[in-house]
Amino acid sequence: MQLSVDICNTKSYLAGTGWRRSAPLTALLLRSTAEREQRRHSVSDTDVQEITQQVTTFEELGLSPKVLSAVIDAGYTQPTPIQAGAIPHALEGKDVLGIAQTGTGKTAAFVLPMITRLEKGRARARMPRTLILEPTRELAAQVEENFVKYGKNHRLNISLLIGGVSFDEQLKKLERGADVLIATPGRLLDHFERGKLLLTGVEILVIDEADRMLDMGFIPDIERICKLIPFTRQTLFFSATMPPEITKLTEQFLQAPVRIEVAKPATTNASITQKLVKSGSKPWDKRDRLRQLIRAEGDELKNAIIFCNRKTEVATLFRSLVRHEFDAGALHGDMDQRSRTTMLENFRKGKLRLLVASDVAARGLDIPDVSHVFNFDIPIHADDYVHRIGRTGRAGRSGKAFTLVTKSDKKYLQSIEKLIGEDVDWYDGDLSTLGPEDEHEEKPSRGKAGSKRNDRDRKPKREREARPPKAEAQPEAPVAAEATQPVESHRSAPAPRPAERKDRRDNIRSGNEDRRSRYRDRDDDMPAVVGFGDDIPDFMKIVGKV
DNA sequence: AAAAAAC
Repeated sequence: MQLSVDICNTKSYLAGTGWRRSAPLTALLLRSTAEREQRRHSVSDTDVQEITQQVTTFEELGLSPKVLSAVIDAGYTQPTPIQAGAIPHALEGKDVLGIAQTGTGKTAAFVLPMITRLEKGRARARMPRTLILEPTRELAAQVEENFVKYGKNHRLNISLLIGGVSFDEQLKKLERGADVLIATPGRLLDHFERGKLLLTGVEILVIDEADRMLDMGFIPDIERICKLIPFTRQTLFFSATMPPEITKLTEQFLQAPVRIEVAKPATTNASITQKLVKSGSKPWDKRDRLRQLIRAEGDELKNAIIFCNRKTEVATLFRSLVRHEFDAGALHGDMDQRSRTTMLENFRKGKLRLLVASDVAARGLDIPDVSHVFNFDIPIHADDYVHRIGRTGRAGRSGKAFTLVTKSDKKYLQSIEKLIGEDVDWYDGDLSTLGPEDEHEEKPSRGKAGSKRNDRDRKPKREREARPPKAEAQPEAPVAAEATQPVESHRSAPAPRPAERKDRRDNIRSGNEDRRSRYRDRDDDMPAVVGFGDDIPDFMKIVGKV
């Protein structure tokens, strides 16, 4: 079934061609505080000043020529509603309350005016001039990329303060004086407590994804940080929804903000084909099912994100897929930052076909051109479903989203269908001829042949944890060798014939390799390589490069 | 029935 989903369409605005399609979106612009108060609880269409049709180009927004030229160079001509609404006010120095989903062009809505305003003045050591708070490290890094892209005509000192990486380099950049400081709350406060950071010079504060910060328990940190910054600052505040806690926060820390609300569009151009796929409820049933689906999609599946609900499941599924010779990587919050960065980078570059991920990758991540999304686990919260499948079908492309559904998933499925206002079709393709896994299908109890594999599946988390390969853990594939050995050369190596593949798989299942990996030193745990001989997946050979 | 974030 073809179903339009708001987040996906709006996401397409980030792509060059997408920004022109602003018609379905409506930006609400309520000018005065009084007006806003009056209408807070009942915003109706007649209250709305539509600005979408009025502003048609970036030139009209008041951005500086240098910023404008970077925007044009990036291929954008028309601002999205949130950009058209927020930029003029942000340039005037007003506080902005932006209510918008990720992917509505929200990031550029604060990056562009900030760069314009930063043209005047200069940063002093340890006193950043602007501060942007993000809920996850990957989003923070993504915002940094935006500053690099749109600030290419400027000489901005940009500093990224996130956890999981060393302090030293971050300190150096702070010492040099940061025009732009992008941070996750934990690491920012860490630096502050060490006395390496003064927030008294911050002219512009951006709080992004506020409702997600709320979910993550960041609000006390946010309140603390806000209090450290002089109230003469300008605050740009973004949230997809406005629960009471967030409203309270805005009342506390924003001064006479201009409220800009981007409504969810009812229909979209970009579309995602969604399918539900019945599966047995055991993890191995689901893994079998997933492999069948991936094979059934064949070449149509260019690349895919596979979402699991738990980090342990991400790790297990990742290892399982690699064992079955799929080109897979993993991304979740317990992985070391280096692996996270590398996995995401390789997936973005197309060096990795499958990315098994937790919901750390569900929202906001800008990965154009993902052909498929699989929900290995049905998301417990319906809005996560929308965010997850919104990773595909972007930039005017079509996408496919498959969700594995077990008997116990019914209530979650119901809440999803209620949220999106439509029933999702069941997969009608034939998966019964797609491989040896089928014989395990829907088996209520484990057969003898499968029991060893299942034993492994049930091992406690720590020993099974997927350790995405670290560069230093594979001396046989040093960075230098990678440079002289292009990825294509691996690709062109003769692939094992189907019969060999099956043999190898059975061999792995027999448990010999398992025993080896089980007793290996944990830090040296590179299970994916064990048993592959020379047939190491591409991505493992390139992880040295960051 | 979860994930995310500082050491």
